[in-house]
Amino acid sequence: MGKRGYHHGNLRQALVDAALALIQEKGPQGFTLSEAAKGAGVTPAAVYRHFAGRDDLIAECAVQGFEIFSDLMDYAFNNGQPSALAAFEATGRAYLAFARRYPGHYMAMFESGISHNQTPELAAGAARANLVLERAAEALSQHIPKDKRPPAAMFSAHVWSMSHGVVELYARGAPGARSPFSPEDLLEAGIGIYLRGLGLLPPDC
Amino acid sequence: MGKRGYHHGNLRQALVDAALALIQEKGPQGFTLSEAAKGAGVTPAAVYRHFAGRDDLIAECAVQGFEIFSDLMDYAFNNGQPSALAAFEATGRAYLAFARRYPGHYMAMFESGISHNQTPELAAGAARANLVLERAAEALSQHIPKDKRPPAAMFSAHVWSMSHGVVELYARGAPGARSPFSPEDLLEAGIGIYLRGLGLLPPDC
DNA sequence: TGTACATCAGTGAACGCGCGTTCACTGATGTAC
DNA sequence: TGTACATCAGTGAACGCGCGTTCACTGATGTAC
Repeated sequence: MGKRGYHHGNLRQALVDAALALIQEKGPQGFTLSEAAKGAGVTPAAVYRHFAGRDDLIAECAVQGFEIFSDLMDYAFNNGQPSALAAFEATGRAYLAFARRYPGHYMAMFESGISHNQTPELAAGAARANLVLERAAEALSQHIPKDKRPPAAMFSAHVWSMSHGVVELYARGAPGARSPFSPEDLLEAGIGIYLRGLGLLPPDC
Repeated sequence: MGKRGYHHGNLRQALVDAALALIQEKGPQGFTLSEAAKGAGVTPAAVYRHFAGRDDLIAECAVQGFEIFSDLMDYAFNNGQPSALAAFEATGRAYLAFARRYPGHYMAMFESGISHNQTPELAAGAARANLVLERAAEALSQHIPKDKRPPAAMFSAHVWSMSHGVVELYARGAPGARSPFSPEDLLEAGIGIYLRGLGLLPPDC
C-alpha cells in the first residue's frame, strides 16, 4: 500500500483514477479496461494483477464513490446539528454537490449498470449510504407527531428519489436545458415543499 | 407501410420490436444492432435499408416510447377530470405504470445514453411529453393562491424527478430489494406529501 | 559491502470474438404493354 | 392472359477494429547470507 518500492507506485489506485476520468468523460458505456490501462500508462494485462476483470474495476470505482458519498452525507448531517431540519436540508444539498463534484463516481455507482451485489464491498458501501440517509430521516421524523409519522425508510427514499431524479433529468449534459431552473434551486424547492407537506415547515411563508 | 407486398412484411417495425425486446432483456448496454437484426430474422446489413445505423434504431425506439408515454399521460390526465387533483395523481400513477409495462421503451428513452437531440423526431417526442406533464401541473396549480404558486414547470419537474428516481432506484432488478415498500406505494405516498406541502391536500388525515 | 537468489509487478504478443458498416449481388414483387 | 422489364428489400461475404482475457516472459526490487 506504500507509494514507493513498487514498479509503478500504486497502480491499483492509478487504474481506479483513470477509470473514473474515463467514465466521467465518455459515460459508463464508453469505459474500457484497455483504455483505463493506457490512461495509467500500463499494458491492459497489468490490470489483472490488481482486479479480477473489467467489472471488478468498475465495482471498485463505485465502492470508493459510496465511501466519499457516505462521508459527505454524514458530515453534512452532523454539521447541521443540533437543528434536525437544517441537518436534513444540508444532506439534500450534499447529495447534489456530490453528483456534481464526483461525476465519475456517481456514474459508476448509479449508471454503470453494475449490480450493487457485484462485490461484498460494494454491497456494504451501498448499505452504509442507505443507513446514513435513513439516520438523517429518522432524526428529523422525531419532530412529527407519532400518529402521522411515516416510516423513516420511506421518507429517506422519497428524498433520495427526488434527488436522483433531479440529477438524472436536469443535471446532465443535453437534457439539462430542458428546465429553466438550476438543479440546485429545483431540488431545494422540491425538498422544501415536501417537508412542508410533512408539517416540518410552517405551511405559510 | 402496408403489411403485405414487402419481402418481409414490415421490417422497420420488426426491427424496432426486436431492439426493444433486447434492451428490456439485457439492458441498453447489451443491445446490439446485429442481434436485433437476428431477432427480426434478417441479416445485419438489412437494417441499413431502414435506419442510418445503430443509434438511429435506438432513437426510433425512444421516439415510439415518448409517443406511448405522452398518450398514456394525456389519457390519464383527461380521465381524471374534472377534478384537477385526481387527474394529477392519475398522471403520477401512469408514469410508473409506463415504466413497468414498457421497460424497453423506458430504457431507450432514459437509460440508453442517447441524446434527446439525436433526431428531430426524438426531440419533438421528448418536448411533447414535457408539455403534457406541464399542462397537468398548470391545471392543478390553478387551485393554489396566486402569490404562493410555484411555476408549473418547476412543479412538474419535481413530480417527474421523484417518479424517475423511484423507478431508477426502487423499481429495477436488484436494488429494488433495497426498500420494504413497493415502488407504487412509495411514489403515491411521496406525491401525496408533496401535494400537501403545496396546500392542495388538507394538512391533516 | 558484495553476491546470489526469490519475488512478483508489469510486458508484449497472441487469441478468438462480435461488433458496426460496406458492397456488389440476387431474386421476389409490382408494373407496362 | 402473358411477357419483358424496372424496382428495391434483403443477402452473403468481407473489412478493419478494438475489445477482454491468457500466457510465458523479463527485469527491477527487496532479502539472505
